[in-house]
Amino acid sequence: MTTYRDIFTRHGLRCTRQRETLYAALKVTKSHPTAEELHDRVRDQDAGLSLATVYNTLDAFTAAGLIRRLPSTLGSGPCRYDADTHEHVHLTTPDGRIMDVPDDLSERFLDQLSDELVAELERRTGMRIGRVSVQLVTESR
Amino acid sequence: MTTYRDIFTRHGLRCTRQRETLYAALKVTKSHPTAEELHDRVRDQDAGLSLATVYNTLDAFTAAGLIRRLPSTLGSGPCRYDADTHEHVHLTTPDGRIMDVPDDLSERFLDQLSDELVAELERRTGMRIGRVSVQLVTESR
DNA sequence: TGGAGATTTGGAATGATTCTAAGCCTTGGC
DNA sequence: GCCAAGGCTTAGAATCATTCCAAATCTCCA
Repeated sequence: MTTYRDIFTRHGLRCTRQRETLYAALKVTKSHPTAEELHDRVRDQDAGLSLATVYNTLDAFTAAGLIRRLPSTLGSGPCRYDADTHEHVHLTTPDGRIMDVPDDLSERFLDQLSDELVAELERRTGMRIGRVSVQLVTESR
Repeated sequence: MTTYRDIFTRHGLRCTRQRETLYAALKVTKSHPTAEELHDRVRDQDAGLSLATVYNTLDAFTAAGLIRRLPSTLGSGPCRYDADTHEHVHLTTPDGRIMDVPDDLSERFLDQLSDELVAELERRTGMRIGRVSVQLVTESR
């Protein structure tokens, strides 16, 4: 079996108690928490874990490609973090929350986008496109 | 012909010198400026126009649907503004800039997305989807 | 086991945005 | 055209999220 230590090592990250705690906490949730929310959620397990460490750690994870940072959809407000790095579609709410689109729909949605068109875009723009980010922006009803 | 005054009125906004200046400045650029950049660009035309007014005005325009607010793609950093509200695809750079995908490609890209699938998503999630936001995330090469 | 260097920490600092309260301007009614 | 009512603008203060700092601690490899 693969331990968190293994995962961290493979991504060039040292294994610390704080990192294990935070990664585990992010892995189990589907809510795309903010740094503060995550800080709150690990408080009972490790009361000394500082908010600065939460930020440092999430930055390190993001840089290593272990997690994804989701900018606030509102423009202001805290960003959110997602331990699920496989390409998937997000649903964004008017109050700034971010939800996952069910996997089957997400996949069907992304499958529609032709690789050929992406390739043409790369040719025309001269830039390499790493991924296509899709959000379904919901409105109150 | 349609004046800015007409446009503002139709959107329920009063017409002021500052609003005309800012809307005109945003209309002519393709660079998706930040509030500060916009403030700089209008300084020669109206030196007294305050940064607070830039923020207030951009908020009012955004709320009225006259322009679009683009959250920083980096997660931290200032957001950007776009006077072009028609659905189009953005190309985002690693340094936080946002570029438009050429219109023909943008259109071809969005045409691929089936309305049917969006409708199914609305049914399943119970939320109304206002628009589909697509960014092509580029990587340095 | 030792030590180089990465990580953690609280607090200070920064950057972007929002708030506040006072004065000014726009608008609609006369 | 003139006047209120209320929206808009403004500088500066306040807030919020994030980053920086420097000292103490921990991790990992030899």
